[in-house]
Amino acid sequence: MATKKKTAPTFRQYWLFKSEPEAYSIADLAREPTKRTFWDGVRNYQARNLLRDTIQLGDRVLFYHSNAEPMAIVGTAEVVQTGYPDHTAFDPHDHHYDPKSKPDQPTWFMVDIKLLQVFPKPVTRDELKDCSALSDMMLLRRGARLSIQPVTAAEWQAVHRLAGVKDQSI
DNA sequence: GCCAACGTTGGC
DNA sequence: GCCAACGTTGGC
Repeated sequence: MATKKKTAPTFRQYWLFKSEPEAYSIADLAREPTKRTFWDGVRNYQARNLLRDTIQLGDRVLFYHSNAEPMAIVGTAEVVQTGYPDHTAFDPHDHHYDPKSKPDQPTWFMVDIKLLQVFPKPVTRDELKDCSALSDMMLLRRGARLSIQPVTAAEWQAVHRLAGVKDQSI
């Protein structure tokens, strides 16, 4: 009787998602009854491609507050639903409405994430900049505006060291 | 508030 | 297909 065992993903990727906390903060995510949310409103093709094609179930996410005081990585999340059409693009009343995107041929995609942990203290941009292990981080490069960015495993771990917390993704 | 770095749009 | 004009992002 051979029911196939679900195998844990052998290869996990790490990402950084940016959000302006005024629009949606990690506190908002923590307030969700299910601690889940859909990551809507991404309107950039490069980021869209990552959401639609690349980001996998179980991938880990650094949650970054942009345009904020302080600018900081404020916690982590897990991908719990892979890419599917971003329905906010279909709604004329939504701020992210895009008439070019149709339900039968959607332009924009999103994933669902679930909170892993809120860092007890945000890791500020200045702290990230001071960390030699993060010198190549995309976030810190000039003009790196991409709102969905790949993060290396080493960077993921370095951020956890700076936050002074255990990696909840293990 | 400024502005550099992009990305998009549209005339040609 | 080029590129100037324009809009947006987001750090400073």
